[in-house]
Amino acid sequence: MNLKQLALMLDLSQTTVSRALNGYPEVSEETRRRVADAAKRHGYRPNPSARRLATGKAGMIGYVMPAGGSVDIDPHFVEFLSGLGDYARAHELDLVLSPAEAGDEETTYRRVVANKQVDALYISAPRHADGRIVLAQQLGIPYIVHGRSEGLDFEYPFLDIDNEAAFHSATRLLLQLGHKRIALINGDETQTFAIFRERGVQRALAARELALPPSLVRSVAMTEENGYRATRSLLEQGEAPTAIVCSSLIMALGVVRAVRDLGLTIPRDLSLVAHDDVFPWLKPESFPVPLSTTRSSIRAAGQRIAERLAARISGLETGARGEIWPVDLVVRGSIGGARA
Amino acid sequence: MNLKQLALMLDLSQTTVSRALNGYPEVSEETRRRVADAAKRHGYRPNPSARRLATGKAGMIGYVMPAGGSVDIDPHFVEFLSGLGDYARAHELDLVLSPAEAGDEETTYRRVVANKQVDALYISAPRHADGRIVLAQQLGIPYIVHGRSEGLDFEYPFLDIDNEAAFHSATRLLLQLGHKRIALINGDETQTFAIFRERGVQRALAARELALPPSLVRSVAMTEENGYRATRSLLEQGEAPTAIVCSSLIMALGVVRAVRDLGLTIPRDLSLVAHDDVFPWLKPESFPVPLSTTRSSIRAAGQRIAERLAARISGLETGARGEIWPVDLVVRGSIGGARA
DNA sequence: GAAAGTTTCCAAAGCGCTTTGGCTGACAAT
DNA sequence: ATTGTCAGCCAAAGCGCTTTGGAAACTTTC
Repeated sequence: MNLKQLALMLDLSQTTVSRALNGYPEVSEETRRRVADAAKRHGYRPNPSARRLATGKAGMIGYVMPAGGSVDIDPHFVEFLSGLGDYARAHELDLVLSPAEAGDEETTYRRVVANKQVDALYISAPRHADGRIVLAQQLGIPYIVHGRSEGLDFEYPFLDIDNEAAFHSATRLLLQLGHKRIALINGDETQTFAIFRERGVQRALAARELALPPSLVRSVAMTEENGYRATRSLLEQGEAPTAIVCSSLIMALGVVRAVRDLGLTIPRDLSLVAHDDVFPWLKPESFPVPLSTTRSSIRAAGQRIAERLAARISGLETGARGEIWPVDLVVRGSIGGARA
Repeated sequence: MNLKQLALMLDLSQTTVSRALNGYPEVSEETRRRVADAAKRHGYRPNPSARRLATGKAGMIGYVMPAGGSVDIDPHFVEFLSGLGDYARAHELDLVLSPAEAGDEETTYRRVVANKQVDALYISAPRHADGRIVLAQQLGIPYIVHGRSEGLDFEYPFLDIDNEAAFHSATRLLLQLGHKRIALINGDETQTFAIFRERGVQRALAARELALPPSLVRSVAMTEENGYRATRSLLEQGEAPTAIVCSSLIMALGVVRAVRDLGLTIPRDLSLVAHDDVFPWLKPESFPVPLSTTRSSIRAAGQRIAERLAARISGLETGARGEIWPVDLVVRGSIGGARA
């Protein structure tokens, strides 16, 4: 069932039917109703390829996904997807994933935009002065950055959590408990979120005139193994920290294992706070000692981003609006007073 | 730059240019070369919307993704995506995710197919007599099932790992070590893979004339917390098992925690084997006691599925070919002889 | 009651590609 | 010299939608 048939059946022109269906004003209310009825009754659905060819709109949002032998997709991505799906489901919005050689995403970005395959782009895990943002801006396609990038000479739309404040408050809490040597096990330091987190820790320390020496910072890919190694190396050095702030629950698993291997106890010998992105399959409450966390649901962010992307596509949202979400600090048993 | 302009510039008809580019025979070699050159030089790329409208081919593969407030996307999906990306990247194949109300995927399947949005479908996590497979079959769109479904009265193309053999050999190994009460912590029992795994355990036990009583089986969503609970309830009952076979590394985390909470030790008091889907961020070697596993990379499966899907789209693969991958049994420290 | 607006609808021209159904000219066969 | 064949090319018709540029019919205005 296509437009032509439907028009014929209603004894109207394609023009009128199309307009009636798309809410244009030059159609009488009665005709509009007739058309809408018939469309529903016959299950008419405009062919998206044809519509796309005619309008240039795709009805999809795009994500250029880094891929290649050595590239692992972030497990957080699934949570983002769940959130995006929650929103998109109700709005018949699809997401197209275009795999690109990691490092050369540009080609794929250009292809996707030139081909009008998508109406808007989702950009995640931005780095400093991220070229993808510059590109999207310059290609003039709607987009939203999940996270932030610094060093760009223009404003851009984004949604981020307040990583700096989160890690600041976690660190401050540890300081209040008397800790002085606080270590940070961070994610990949080329990622902006990691920079912000380190900054948060530093600021809290600075307020007490303390510093964050490089010997107390580790920046690594967020795996259990890396959490373990980082912790071993931190605790086995001369001036071992009495508290650790950790960028992910997955790494925190490794931290806990290392602490145990060293015959130490949380929170007696070491206090631990980790950032929790809210996975359904791993909860801070289910750590041997319930984990204190800075918490922010990636899934919720996914919902919101889908919503904003949809708004940008339909022109309801414009300009460089940035949204920064506060992060909860949830105190559980994994922190305690520093030992004298 | 579109076909028309390119044709004009070459002083050829659109027909010839189109044919030259698409490898049709009725074009002289020389013309073909001229056309190919010019296309490359001017960076001509056929507009996919137009092509799709004309051919009905989309150049994309689809995945109808269950979504909704209470639905969590499987963390394994990321690994699958990484694999798919590895292949698709080199072939300019995109993946479109269409979120659907969990439980009513049918509407979305129909929409996606009717709209010719995708050329092939990926179907994952099949259940018994899965309706999605029936639907895809009946809609006549190429597809591949990741896993297997029983109770269907037709053959279908799939890729699965040999879950039954994997769990059979794991169980047999435990039996050889002298274990008699072996428990199974399984995934959601409506999933076919879970059924196969249970069957594998049962078969191994049956060979020794042992049974798998319901009291030694748990079927739960694969979270750490559920692994913990299942283990507690298994070990705290009268006839506690001396070995556990577990369907996922994530649940195994919970198993380990529960064992420790009960003051027991692996492998002295309990032997443990888990299935490892090969996550980059959680490895069986990094368990307190290195975990014995049945191992099969979901990522590799993703690559292969992308490849087969591409083959099916281009007509190189047809029919109901099923592929069953063997699973490695990797022995590490988490198993030991049963206590007398 | 004619002029000027309004409302409601339509025919037809794209959007950029593929594909059908020729046409042309060169060469071989008769 | 005539016919047949075939390689190589083309014009034009879709694919199913949106949108431009009218054109009737119907109101309102003076």
